[in-house]
Amino acid sequence: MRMSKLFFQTLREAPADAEIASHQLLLRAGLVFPIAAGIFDYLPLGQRVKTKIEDIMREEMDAIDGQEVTLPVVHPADLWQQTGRWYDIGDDMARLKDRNNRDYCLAMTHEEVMTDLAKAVVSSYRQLPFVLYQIQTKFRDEPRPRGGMIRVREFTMKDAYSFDRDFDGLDAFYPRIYQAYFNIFRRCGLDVIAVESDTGMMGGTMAHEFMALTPVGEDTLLLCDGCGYSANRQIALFRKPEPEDVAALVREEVHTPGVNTIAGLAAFLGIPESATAKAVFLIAEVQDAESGELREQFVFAVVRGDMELNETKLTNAIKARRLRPATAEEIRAIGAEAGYGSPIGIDRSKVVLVADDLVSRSRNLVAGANRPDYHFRNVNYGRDYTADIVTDIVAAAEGHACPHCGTALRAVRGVEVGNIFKLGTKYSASMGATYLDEEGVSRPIVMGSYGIGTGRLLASVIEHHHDELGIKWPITIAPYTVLLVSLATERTPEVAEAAERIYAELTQAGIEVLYDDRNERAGVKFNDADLLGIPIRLTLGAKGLAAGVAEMKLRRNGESGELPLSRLADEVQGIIDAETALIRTTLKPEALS
RNA sequence: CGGGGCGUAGCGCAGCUCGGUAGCGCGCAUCGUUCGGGUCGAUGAGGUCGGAGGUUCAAAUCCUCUCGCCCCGACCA
Repeated sequence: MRMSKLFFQTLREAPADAEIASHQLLLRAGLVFPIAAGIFDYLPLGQRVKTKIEDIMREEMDAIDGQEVTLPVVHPADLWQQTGRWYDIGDDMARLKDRNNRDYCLAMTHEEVMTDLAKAVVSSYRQLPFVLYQIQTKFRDEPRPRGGMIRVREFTMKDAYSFDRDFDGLDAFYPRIYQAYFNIFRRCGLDVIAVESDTGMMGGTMAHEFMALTPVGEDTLLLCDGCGYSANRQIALFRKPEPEDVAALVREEVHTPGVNTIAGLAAFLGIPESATAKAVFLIAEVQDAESGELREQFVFAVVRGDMELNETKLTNAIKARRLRPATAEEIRAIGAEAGYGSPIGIDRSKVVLVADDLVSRSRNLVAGANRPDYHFRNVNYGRDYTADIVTDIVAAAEGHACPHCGTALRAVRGVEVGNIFKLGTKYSASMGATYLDEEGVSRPIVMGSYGIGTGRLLASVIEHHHDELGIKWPITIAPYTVLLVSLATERTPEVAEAAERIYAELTQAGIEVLYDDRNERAGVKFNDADLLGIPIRLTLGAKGLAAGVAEMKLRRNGESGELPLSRLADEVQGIIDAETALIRTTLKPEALS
């Protein structure tokens, strides 16, 4: 491709509202163009990267017997009503009507349509198992897109779905896609870790997220350097300290004027925060066990003062659909007082009381007295209050002990670039996707669901591979592998002629060349070269031409040398092969953790 | 949805406090100059000042409403 004909522009300065590196570079290098919050055009260079990433996905998916399909982006409401998600999902789902006033939605994901397809085709165990995948647009009307391409509303996802006759089959496939995902990310030059994750509203029994570690990530992960335990903070476990086994003291009220925070309370009384109990007031949306109707339930959570409530754990513990903070009026209505809350003296008939298992074992804590400016000393579980549920509901944090080996956990931030779920029969059962087994018994298909966001992956690669000058593309997904820079001037037409010859020669050799034939000064071309991040830069100037060489420079590490023009295509191909092989060396078997 | 910031040419910004000809740099076009890390000079094109309403002789500037974008939080099947 001739750069003089390439549809793109580089920006010397990044748009002011782009903050993170990948967002700035995506815009500055002319890879994408924003048209609305979280909605982007892919320009030719960006499109080429996207296509290369998708080709890698196809290869890896095909290697585990995936079959590519394409499902629609506009879905009839009926399918989503069958699984109930039409009603469960709120404003994140974009809905529309056709001319006959029938309801449709834009695809947020494709479990429904995929299950519907399997239902139509599968009738016998003989047809199972199989894996379908697609690379298709999703639309999720996120409340807050952010970070350029990290969190968008419209995006392309490689989503795959496995269909097995039983859980054994799913369990057998799961490690294969786990490995395939590692291969995909590593072939794209992206180092990821897999962490256990919440199955959330997707349902299912096991899930992993593939996280690219970066400070701009939205998720917090806890990692153990001792045994390799890793989990999303939403579900991370940790070994809690054993509370001191002392006698319960007599409860007494203490005057604490204006002290309505844990930090303030600890300072006021001269005690550590771990000697206090924290009350958190929430309203849960729960489904009534008998009627199946949704209702709001006041949830009173008690955790030790030095710990943070983990809302995901609490949500799962009480099987809530969602949680929101309670209002001051709602808190008062159950007999508690915000800032001075405790389980003592509240109207227990109106609340579900959930205590963390650490707070229930800790003696003589300081807790609120449920009236302004007063707290209780020596509050003890069992004697002073009891809970409906006692379980782990606090968030693991940096420094907490690993649940397996006790090593201090490390907290890092990551971007979720992929996830894999054992769905089970949630969708097949609700939609009637069944098969007949050997005995002629009808059984629901056992499913799994596996996704990778391509744009997010692309942005994450830039986050990892850039410097102050621009992008440093891994050769496997670079828009072009070679950038040929001609330093021809009006006085050196022979350089231009030679560059043309080289461009033709390399292109004919099957090398993807971007040829900077623009009438620009060397500085402009070199700066654009650094910004665009093409892995191999070939520079042809008058001096080099006279000596019969082109200058070669790797964007990755700045390594440079001279290549004889007589064997240029072979030499360049050798470098391409070596650089590609280097990425291949990162591939290795991964045991499911 | 709560908090904060910002909308003036493709990009980066000034002008707004105190109402009176819409500016600067980059980029773009033409000509010349220069030619291995964003040359230099000249000329030029490009703007409903996000939108609507109001105040005023007069609004980018003051007032009201509204739309959009970014950041923090909430949320995120």
